Amino acid sequence: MPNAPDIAESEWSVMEALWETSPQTASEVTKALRPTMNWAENTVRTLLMRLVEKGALKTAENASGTRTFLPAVKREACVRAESESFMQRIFGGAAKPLLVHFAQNSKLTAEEVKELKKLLDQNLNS
Amino acid sequence: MPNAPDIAESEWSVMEALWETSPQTASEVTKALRPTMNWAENTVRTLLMRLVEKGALKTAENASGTRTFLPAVKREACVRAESESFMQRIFGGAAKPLLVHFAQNSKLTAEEVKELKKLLDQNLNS
DNA sequence: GCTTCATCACTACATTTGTAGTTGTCATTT
DNA sequence: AAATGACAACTACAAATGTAGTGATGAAGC
Repeated sequence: MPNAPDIAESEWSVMEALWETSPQTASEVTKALRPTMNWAENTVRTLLMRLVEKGALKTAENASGTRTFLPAVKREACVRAESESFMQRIFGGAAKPLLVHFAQNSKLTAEEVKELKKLLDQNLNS
Repeated sequence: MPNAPDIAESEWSVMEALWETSPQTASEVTKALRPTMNWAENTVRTLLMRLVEKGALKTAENASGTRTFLPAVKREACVRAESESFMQRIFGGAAKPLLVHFAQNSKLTAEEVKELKKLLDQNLNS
């Protein structure tokens, strides 16, 4: 049911803003994104509309009767969907080569390595 | 520096065919892809053209004077570029959360876990 | 030599994405 | 009330993507 819709790159920034704080009005989202993406408010509105059409966002009204936006899908579900499709596209759907790639190509601290090894172990008992 | 161009999803299948065997003519590539993507030959030709324009493929002639295609960029470089952009988009550019995600959401064999742990260790000495 | 194919070079066309502009309405502010 | 400013609803428009079709050309077969 809550199938994760396909979220484009620009749209993703908008979703992030709302996953972090919601509900927000269009102009609040615009302001929240201003530092990173320097978008015109209409650009953000277009993205918001598209995301509503896709079913990624829902709308509501705040106290002053202005429309607000909030996520209709969980971030985790979208992350999983995107990750799945990426893994499919680039690594033929196999997790191992993907993990190998990132394990080799990332700079990690000793701490992180330790933590990841622990997670890998836990992966087996599940 | 052979900067990896941006390769779209359909185009990626074409690249895979040529990374695996090259050079190939347009119709050879079409046949190679037939089982997975059931594309018209012209579709494949269009994709080949676009990839040449993007600098992802080069062309040459075979013995019978027919044009053949071959990769102009290494698969590894493209994988790295795509991975980088994916990590940026979905995980804010951080390798750890990405690895955490895949370490948790993938089913791995004991063998694979062992191998990955080894790679993580090697990651530190570099 | 006419037919048939493979190859090539162009063209086509709907969708999705990125990035807005224009217009109309309401409420607020001089 | 006239101007200002937020918000909404439409509209715009080019580039990228997915997926071909058409028409010319040359070689190969009959």
